[in-house]
Amino acid sequence: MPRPRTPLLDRRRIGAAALRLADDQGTLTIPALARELGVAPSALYHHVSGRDEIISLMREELARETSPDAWDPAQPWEQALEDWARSYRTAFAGHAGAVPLLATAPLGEPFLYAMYEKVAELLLTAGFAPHQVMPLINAMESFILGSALDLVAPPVLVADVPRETAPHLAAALDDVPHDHRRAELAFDIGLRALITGFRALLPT
Amino acid sequence: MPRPRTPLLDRRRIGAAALRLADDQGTLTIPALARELGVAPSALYHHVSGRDEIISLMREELARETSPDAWDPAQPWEQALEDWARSYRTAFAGHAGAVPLLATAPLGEPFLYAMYEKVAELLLTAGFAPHQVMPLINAMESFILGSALDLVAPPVLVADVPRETAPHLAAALDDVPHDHRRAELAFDIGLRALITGFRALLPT
DNA sequence: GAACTTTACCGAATGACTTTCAGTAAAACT
DNA sequence: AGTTTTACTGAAAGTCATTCGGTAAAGTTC
Repeated sequence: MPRPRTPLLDRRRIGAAALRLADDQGTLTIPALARELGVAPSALYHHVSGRDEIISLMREELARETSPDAWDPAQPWEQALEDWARSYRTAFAGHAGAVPLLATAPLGEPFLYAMYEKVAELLLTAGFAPHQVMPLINAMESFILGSALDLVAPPVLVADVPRETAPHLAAALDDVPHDHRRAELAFDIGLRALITGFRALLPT
Repeated sequence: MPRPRTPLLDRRRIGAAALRLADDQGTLTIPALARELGVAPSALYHHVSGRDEIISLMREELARETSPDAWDPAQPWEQALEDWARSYRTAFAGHAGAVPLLATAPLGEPFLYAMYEKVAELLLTAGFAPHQVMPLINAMESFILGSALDLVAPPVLVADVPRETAPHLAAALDDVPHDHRRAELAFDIGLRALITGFRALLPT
């Protein structure tokens, strides 16, 4: 009830616990988070301004999992870009339950700048024009984030597709996986297409 | 207080009002929605099962705005696909305030099937293999949804970027718009890259 | 057209949630 | 040793989603 001998909370622990909780519960509530941390709900407000900031901390925690050395800018730019995108999406995939919460959460500026800087250098070195770089990064990020959301999208139930009124869709659903590989396949094909399309923008 | 002479509510009106409300308030609460509709909050529960279903109705309302004739499958497939993607994203852009709410909302199956069927036919006719079609559609959708979210992402503040530690990022931020055209540019470049990449998958 | 059922609303009540604020006692500083 | 700061608790306020019993009109049946 008094001040504890050693602090029970800090922003880092709050973010990590919140991410863990949201990942397997699918939701985040302050009482549940406080319980997880062995603390009264009100204690959290001495470390964060509110629920939204907690979600940003979760996003930061996730960003930390996209480890900086998951990709190497020294490789050919296509490979480096692909590795970056994959490590980014893999981080989301590792916390699928929390994705809906994280999708719209702003990432703290230091994290954002560090990531952007590294990718910007990669693309500039590859030969893209400066004015193309941010659009390219943003397009990539949009695809990655959208793919993360796709990860938790309700699957199309093949059995429910009326073959008469939707023959082409029915055909397209044959020979296609309906488990987690569905989203992987879509990510793979989209990622490769994006990079192919980017390459076409390069001066020859 | 008794039954009204003519019904005040139906699912269609609820969805439309909710979309309008969420768009300019940024949030959706049952009391606010009920007020907007001139009705007591509890009245809504005779038409929908709860808040989640209301959000799905909003998504349906949005889908209706992606008018079926916004794109013509008779065009070259690249153009048709681009038109579809643009009309899809334009619908989101028209309700930017509601995007965070809609991003994870499932679309009713009839709507979904109708859209998928049309795009599937387009891609099959273009010559893509049946097993490629759903991954291609999913990749496209992920990019479109991600781009819609990008629409409401907090902009990178150029002034805050430390030129010393992030020189490449700083360079990439020059000569690039920071208003709504930022997201448009990213969408444009990504969309064209995706389609270019898709074309490369076609048998020659 | 009268009796019955169904429909579409209201109002009140419940329980959960976020957030604030006034203690409290240990820790950290002077 | 005394003062200030820190990190928590507990209670309370205000909002929200949802449920339920009540009510009178609309619709249905004979």
